[in-house]
Amino acid sequence: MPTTRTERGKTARVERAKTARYYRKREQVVDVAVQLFSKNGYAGTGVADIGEAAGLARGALYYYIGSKDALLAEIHDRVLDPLLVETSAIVGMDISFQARLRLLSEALLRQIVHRRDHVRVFLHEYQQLQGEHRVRFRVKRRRFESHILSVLEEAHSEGKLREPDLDLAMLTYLNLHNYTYQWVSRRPDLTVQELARFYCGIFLNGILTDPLDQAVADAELEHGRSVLGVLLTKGLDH
Amino acid sequence: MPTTRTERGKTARVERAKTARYYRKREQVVDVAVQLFSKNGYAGTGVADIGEAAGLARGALYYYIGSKDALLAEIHDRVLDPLLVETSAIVGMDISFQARLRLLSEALLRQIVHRRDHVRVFLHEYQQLQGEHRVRFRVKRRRFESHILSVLEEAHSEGKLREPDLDLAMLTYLNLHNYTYQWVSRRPDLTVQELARFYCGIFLNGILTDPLDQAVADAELEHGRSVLGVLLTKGLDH
Amino acid sequence: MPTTRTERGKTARVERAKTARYYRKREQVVDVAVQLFSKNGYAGTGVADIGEAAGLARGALYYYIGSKDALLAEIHDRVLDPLLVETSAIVGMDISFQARLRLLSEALLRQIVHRRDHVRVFLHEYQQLQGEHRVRFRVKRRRFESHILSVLEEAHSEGKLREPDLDLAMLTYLNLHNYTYQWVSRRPDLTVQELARFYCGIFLNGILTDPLDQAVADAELEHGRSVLGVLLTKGLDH
Amino acid sequence: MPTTRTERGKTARVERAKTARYYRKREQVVDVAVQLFSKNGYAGTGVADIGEAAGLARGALYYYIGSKDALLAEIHDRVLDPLLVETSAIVGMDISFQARLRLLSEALLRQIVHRRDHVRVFLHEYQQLQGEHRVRFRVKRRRFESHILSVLEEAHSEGKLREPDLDLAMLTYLNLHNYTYQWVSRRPDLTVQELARFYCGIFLNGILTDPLDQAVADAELEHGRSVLGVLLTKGLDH
DNA sequence: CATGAATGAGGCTTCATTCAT
DNA sequence: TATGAATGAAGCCTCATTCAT
Repeated sequence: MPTTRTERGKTARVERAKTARYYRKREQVVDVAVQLFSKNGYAGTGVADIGEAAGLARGALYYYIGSKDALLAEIHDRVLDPLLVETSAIVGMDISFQARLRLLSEALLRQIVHRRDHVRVFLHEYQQLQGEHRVRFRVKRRRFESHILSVLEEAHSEGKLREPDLDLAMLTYLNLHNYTYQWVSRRPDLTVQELARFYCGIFLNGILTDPLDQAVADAELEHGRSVLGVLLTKGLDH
Repeated sequence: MPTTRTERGKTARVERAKTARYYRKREQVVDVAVQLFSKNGYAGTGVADIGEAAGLARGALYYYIGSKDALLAEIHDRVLDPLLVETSAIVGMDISFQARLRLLSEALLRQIVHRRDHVRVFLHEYQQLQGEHRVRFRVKRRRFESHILSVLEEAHSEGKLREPDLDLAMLTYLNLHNYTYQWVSRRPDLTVQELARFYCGIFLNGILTDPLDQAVADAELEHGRSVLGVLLTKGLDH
Repeated sequence: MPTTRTERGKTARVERAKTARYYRKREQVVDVAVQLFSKNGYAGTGVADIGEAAGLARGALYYYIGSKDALLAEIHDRVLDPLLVETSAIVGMDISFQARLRLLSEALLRQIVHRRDHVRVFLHEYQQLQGEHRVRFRVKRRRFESHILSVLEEAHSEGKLREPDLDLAMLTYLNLHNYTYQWVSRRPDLTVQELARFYCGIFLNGILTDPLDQAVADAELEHGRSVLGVLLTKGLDH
Repeated sequence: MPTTRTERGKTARVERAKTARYYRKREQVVDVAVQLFSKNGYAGTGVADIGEAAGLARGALYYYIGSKDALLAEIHDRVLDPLLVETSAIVGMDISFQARLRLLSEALLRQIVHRRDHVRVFLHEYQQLQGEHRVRFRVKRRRFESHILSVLEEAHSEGKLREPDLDLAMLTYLNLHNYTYQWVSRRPDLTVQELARFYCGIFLNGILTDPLDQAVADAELEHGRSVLGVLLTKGLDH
């Protein structure tokens, strides 16, 4: 039993280590919740619905989730945390800014395409987050945007950009990608890489002074992807 | 309350002629509801909240709104109806497809920029619509999209498009515009016309075979705008 | 409709004046709650129980009570407010301290004997009060105790007290009276005035340097009671 | 788990011999429960809280306590059993009734002062006891009160009492002592013996026909205390 | 002995809606 | 037109207790 003896001889409770089994089940519950929140909205989904869908009685459900609030926060983490890990790795890479924007595009679209439900919840239910959580995620969101902005700033300082309003450029980049969650299920034929290529083509052609050479861009990308793969793998076993 | 017994034994309310005052107040109530739905979500907003914000007691509120459901439907109408009137006028105009896309862009952004709250509700709470309403608005949405698509198809048939996937092009056009609701309040300096010019510049440069000449486009636009103005005014007094 | 027009022309909701009927029913609900809290304890009584006993559905109940918490606070007010009004009138009266202690005794016992349930709740459930309320009532409790203390201090300054520990004397005075709630229902034959006479006889004989002359005390009391009656009646129509 | 089938088909747990270690731990758990019940009330304290404070998981906790009910009963026993042992020894002693009342006072105050939490639970949560237990403790309470009453009756039969209502006298004696639990933590300077002397002084002066001589009372008390000490020690090894 | 996982009833509260006045 | 009062289902969450391991 994980307790510690204090000097007064009393036993005090310590955070009991949760088993792997606990965490596995917890993940499953969150998976279920994501689907329901995505479909019916956060406020429109009852905790009872989640329990039923997860095959858990009300009480047991709370053993895993703590609160409905916490569930929503967890879903936000699931979207932002991997995204921030990846994007902060990308912005530091020693490749052309075009390639970095393309890698960012792929990272972002991976979330949007492969975790549609998470992203929908993330984009729709942000306002339902309360107090602390709200602040926490505002910060993370800003951090993500600043990553994109930093790449655009570099391009701007090299005189490669036609558009001087970098913030608007960044927001347009977001437009192009983020809204994809609204219709992507209607187009299961499109892959992340195809979309990234298409969006970046449009975006770069739109804001660069010189026209983009897709062939060059594609070639450089291959290299970038493998470097990034190494970076992220190393990061995982720190 | 004036009711009448139908032959099936159900009671149906006699449609009493509503005064102009009734409709004015009703509009005010919907205005209030839009704000609250936008801020707290549909499910997250109580009918009591609406009543309080509108200065109406529960009973009186229901006299105006009928039901919470109806309120949501009305908000959808407020977004889609003027948009469809305008876009169907635009697609029939005898000007270049570039100009038509630009006019569509302005029409769309007018809703997004000037009726942010409506658009947010429209984009987020669609799934909360029940049965009949859901179907009705799905149809309207599709109609709107088909207007854009028809313009792109014309461009394609003229051999002006680099991208053969017209559906993807249309969706990308939507991406570019629709997501704007998420951040536009942070950029009150941007006007509808500026945004339309910027988005269309990027979009057309991205999908056209020949580069876009903005000067020409801008010139033609002026003409288009005035023609459209006439069309819509005539439409109003049908 | 009680609304006010702001200078911007919007209507803002004002605290709607509650009807007398509302307040009457509210009192009844509190009456019911007091009985249940007294019998089963605050935590041991469900809001559903109160509703049932009051003949109100769950929803309607909340229309009257606001929250279970507020109910408990109201009960505390019902005990302390009249007590403080009366005791602060008494301590300022121009009669012997013996007579004032006797009048205080009667005031206190009136609550204990005639509002047994209130007093039991007041004495047992104080700790269940949360935050603000807790503080508010701690202050009121102290104020009440200070009234008694002030009378004892006057007696002490006149050299009439054998016991120098005035705080202990005051607490003993409380002992003598307050615990009565625990058994008074077993002795319905005892009146407030009898009990006050008995308790004050014991208390004063116990702490005075000179023995108490009950005959004198009783005579003076008659006068005190009528003066107090006048004071309190005047206070009511302020 | 070792169970055995009774002839009626029910399963009954085989009483396994409990080790000393078991009883030690059980005592600790009850200690913890008393504190929590005293602070938050019986209904306001969760079994989980007790487990946490005791450093035991839910399952293990139940191994020791059986049920929350049983815990409350045990606490009542802890107050009443030693009190009854002592008071029944006292009432049988061959000393003046004044001395016996003084010894009873000390016995009672020992519980109140040194086991404040127990006493608070005892006085507040009596009504939460269910069925059997409720009856059992009502009997014990009555027995305790009858001990006091028997001493007063003796005094009365000797013509020493001014007050003929013996029940009221007994209840007043209880008032004086029992309410002490409410404020004693604010006065840690007061000892049991001081309080007993003070209370008995007041009480006896209040109900005796002849004034009490404290010097005599104190002298006799010394003797009484030592005799009682012997009695109780013998009682323990019966 | 001890645990973590599970249960289902019940906890307090808010909800959309109705209706007599 | 407008209101206050009422309803009952549903909201989120905690509870005492059990039991396989």
